[in-house]
Amino acid sequence: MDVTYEPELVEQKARAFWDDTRCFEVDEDPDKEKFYCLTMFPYPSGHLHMGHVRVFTISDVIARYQRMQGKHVLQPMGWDAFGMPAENAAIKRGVPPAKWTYQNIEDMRGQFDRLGYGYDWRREVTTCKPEYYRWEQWLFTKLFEKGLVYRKNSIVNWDPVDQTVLANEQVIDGRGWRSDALVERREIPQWFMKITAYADELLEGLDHLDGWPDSVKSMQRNWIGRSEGVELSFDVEDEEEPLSVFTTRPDTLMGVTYMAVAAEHPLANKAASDNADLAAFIEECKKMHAAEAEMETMEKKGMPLGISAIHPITGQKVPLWVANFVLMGYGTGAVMAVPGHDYRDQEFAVKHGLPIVQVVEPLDGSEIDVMKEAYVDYGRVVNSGFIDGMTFEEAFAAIAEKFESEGRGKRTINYRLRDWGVSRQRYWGTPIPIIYCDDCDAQPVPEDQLPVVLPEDVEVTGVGSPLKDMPEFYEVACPKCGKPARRETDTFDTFVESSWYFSRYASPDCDTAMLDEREAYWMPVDQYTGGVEHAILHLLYSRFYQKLMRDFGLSGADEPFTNLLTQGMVLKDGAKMSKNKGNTVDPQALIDKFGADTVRLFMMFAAPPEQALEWSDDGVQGASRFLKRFWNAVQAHAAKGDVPALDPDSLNDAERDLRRKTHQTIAKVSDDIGRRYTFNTAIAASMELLNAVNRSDGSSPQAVAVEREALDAVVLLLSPIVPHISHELWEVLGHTTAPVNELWPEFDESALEQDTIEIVVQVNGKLRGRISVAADADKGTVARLALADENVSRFVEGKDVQKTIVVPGRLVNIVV
RNA sequence: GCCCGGGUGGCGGAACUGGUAGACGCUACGGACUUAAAAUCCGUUUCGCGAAAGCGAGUGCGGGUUCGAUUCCCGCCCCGGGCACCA
Repeated sequence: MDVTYEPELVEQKARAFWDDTRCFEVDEDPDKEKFYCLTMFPYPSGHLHMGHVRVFTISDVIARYQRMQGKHVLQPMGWDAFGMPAENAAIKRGVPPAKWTYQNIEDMRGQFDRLGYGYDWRREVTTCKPEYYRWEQWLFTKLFEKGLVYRKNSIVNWDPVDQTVLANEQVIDGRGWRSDALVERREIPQWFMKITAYADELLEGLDHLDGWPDSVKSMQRNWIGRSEGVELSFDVEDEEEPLSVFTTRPDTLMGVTYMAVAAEHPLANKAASDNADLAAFIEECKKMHAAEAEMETMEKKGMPLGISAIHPITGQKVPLWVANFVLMGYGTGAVMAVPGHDYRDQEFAVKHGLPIVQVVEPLDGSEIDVMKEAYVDYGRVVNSGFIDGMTFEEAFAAIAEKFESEGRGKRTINYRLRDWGVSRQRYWGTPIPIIYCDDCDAQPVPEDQLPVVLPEDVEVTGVGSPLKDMPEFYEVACPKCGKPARRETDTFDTFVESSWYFSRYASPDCDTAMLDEREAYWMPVDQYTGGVEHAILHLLYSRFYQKLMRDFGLSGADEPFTNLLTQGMVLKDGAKMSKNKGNTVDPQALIDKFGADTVRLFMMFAAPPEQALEWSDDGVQGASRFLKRFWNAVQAHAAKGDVPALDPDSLNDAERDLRRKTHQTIAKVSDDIGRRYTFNTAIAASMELLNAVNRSDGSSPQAVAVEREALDAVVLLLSPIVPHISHELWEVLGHTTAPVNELWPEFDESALEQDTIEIVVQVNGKLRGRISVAADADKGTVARLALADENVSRFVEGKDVQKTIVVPGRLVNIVV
C-alpha cells in the first residue's frame, strides 16, 4: 500500500467536484421539501477566526446531513459589513472603510471555500451595498408613515476632546478610549423604532418556539419584562400636578415612607432651581455612564427635594427624594418606596435614616425583622387599615378598585423593554433616509430618491462623522416644499441590517422590491445557528422585524427562525481567544498544515456545540491521526479486491458482532446528528466502529463483506463532518456516486438482535458482579442468577434479603 | 446587582427518561519496529490499599429525597455569557 493520505490533493479534488456540479446552488422547487440552514453572518474583519470555523462547520454539518435526508437544502452566506472596526482601521491606516471592507470580504470568501462549506454563493448578501440597504431605507420610510418610528431626545456618551459620540465599549472607566477625556452624557434627538408596540406578541410568541433553547427564551422573557401593576397618583404639596408612580406591589401601599424621582424628572428640576446643592447632585447623576450593569452596582445616592407628597390613604406627608437609581425611561420616572419590602428601598432607607414599616407578614407565621432585611415575598397584609388580613391578590384588587373608582389610578401593564434607538452618529452605516426642513420638519426620503447612497471615498479622522463635512451629501431640497433642507447624517445601528438579511437571501437580486415571492418558499429558516451572545438583542430585533415585514405584507411567517442552536465560544487557556490576550490560533495555518477536514473534525469532536470549546494543539494532532487511520483502513480493505454479497444468515459470532456494531452505530450517529446535535458523540461512535473493523480478522469472504458494510457506513456517517476525505474514500470503496448526493444510511433492526446480554448486579446499590443472561429471561430467572454469582453471594450470605429490584435489560439491585 | 449557562481523571469530554461514573480522544509511561529519531503499531493510565481476586473513596462544597443521585430538591462557593452604541 503506497497510497498515502494527502489532504491537499484530496480536498482539491472534492471541491472541484462540488464546484463543477454546482451542487450547492438551489432554486425553488415546490415539489421538494425545503430546508433552510443558516448561520449568523460574519462581520468581515479580514481574518477567519476559530469562532467562525466552529459555527460555520456546525451549520455545514447540519446542512449536509439534511441534504442526505433527501431535503432541498439552502445554505447561503453573506456579510454584516457595516460597523465600527472599519472606521477604526480607517483611522489607523488611512484606508477608506469601504475599500478595507471589500478587500476583507474577498479574502474571507476564499478561506470559507477552502474549508469546504457548501454555500450557494449566487445569493451572497453584503449589507454595505446600496442594493441591500436601499430596502432597509425603504422600509424605514414606510414605518415612518405608519407611525412606527419616532424621534425623541436620548442620552449618548460624549467625548468632549474628540467631539464624538462613543460606543459603550469605547468608554473605559468613564474615559474616552482614544482621548482619555472624561466622558459626558449628552442628550441629542435620535430615531426610535416602536418595538414596544409588539412587546406582547414577542413575549407570547416565545411559547410556540419549541425549537429554541429554553435558556434563550427565558432570557428574552426577562428582557421584555412584562409586569402587571397599578399606576397610582400621589398629590404633591404646593403642586397642581399629582405625582404618578407605577407599582407591582399595591399591597404594600401603606408601607410607603418616602418617594424617589429620577434626576431628569420635572419635580427634581423644579426643586433644583433654588437649591444649588440639589442642582449639582442632579448634574452629577446626569454624568454617570448609561450601562445597566453600572447603574445596579453603583452606590445608591439621593438627596431630599424638600417637598412632600400626600399619602393617598392616610393623608400623611411623604418626603420626596431624587435618587440616582430611578430611571426616567422606565414607568413614570418616579417610584413609591417601601423599605420594609424591597431590597433597594431598604438599603436606601437605612443609609439615609428613613423610616421602615412592616405591612406584610409571612403566611407561615415565621418571624421576620424588616428593620434588618426586607421581606419581599407575597404574604398577608398587616398594619394597613382596610386591607389588613388580605392576600397579595386580594389587596392588589382592593387598592386597584379603590383608586380606579376615585379616578386616581388604573391597572397597567409595564414592560422593561424599551423602544429601539437606531440612530448612530457614525459614518460607516446605512444613512437614515430623513430630510430636515425648517418649515416641514422631518420628512422621509421619497421612494424614487432611494437609495440614499453613502459616499465611499472619504477620509475618516475619528473626530465626528465625515458626512457632517460633506455639503454635497447633506444639502438637499425638502421633498415636500422644495426649499433648501438638510439631510440626516446619522446612520442606522448595524442591528438593523442583521434583522432582515435572512429573508433577503431568498431574493438577493430583486431590484423592484425588498422581498419577492421566493421568500414564501424558503422562509422561515429551519435551522439557525450562532453565538449565544446574540441571545437577546439580535434575535429579538430579528423577531420584531419579521413581524413588521409580515404586517407590511412582505412575508407570511410570524417567526423567522424555527430551530435555534446557540454555540459556545472557542477558548484557549480558559479565556476567550482575542488579540488583546494574545492567545489566538490562526485557523489558516492549521488548514495549510493539516487540511480542512482535520480542522473540521477537531472542532466537532472537542465539545458539544453549545458548550465552550477549549482549544488544544494536541487534539488537532489526534484528529489528523484519526483521519490517517481512517484512510489507511479503507485503502487496506480496498486492496482485498472483490467483495462477495453479504449473507446475514451465514455469519459467525464475530462477524455478527461487527455487523451489530455497524447498525448500532448508524442508529446512534443518526440520532446524535439529526436530533441531539452532539457531533462529538457521533464522531466517538464512528471511531469505535472503525476500531472494531481494524480488530476484525477479515479472513473469510463473509468477514470482508461485513467489513465493507461497516466501512461504507463510516464513510457516509462521517461525510457531513469530513466531506473531502469521505468523497475520496467513497470512490476508493468502488462507488461511482458521491456521498454528497447519497442518501443517509438506514439501520437494519434485525442486525441489532442479541441472544444474551450482560446484567449488572448491585447489593445495596453497590456494584458487586456481572451476569450473562438470555435476552428474553424473566425477572425471577435474572434475580436467581444474580444471587448465584460468587461475589454477590459473599455480600448477601447471612443477611436478610429485604427487596430485589430488577430493571429489565439493565441491572439487579439486592437490598439486604 | 439582575438574568442565563457551566463546574466530572493529568487534559477535552461521555453517561440521552434516576440504574455499570470516566465511552471516545489527548497527554504521560512501558513495549515493538528502526543504526537513530520521527511516523506507525501494541499495552497501561481516577485516587488509595492489595501479588491478585478484590476492597474503600470519588462527579465544586454542605444537607435532603430514593433500593439506587453526575442526573431530582434546598442552601452556598467558583467560572463564563448578556445587560440596550462591540458584533
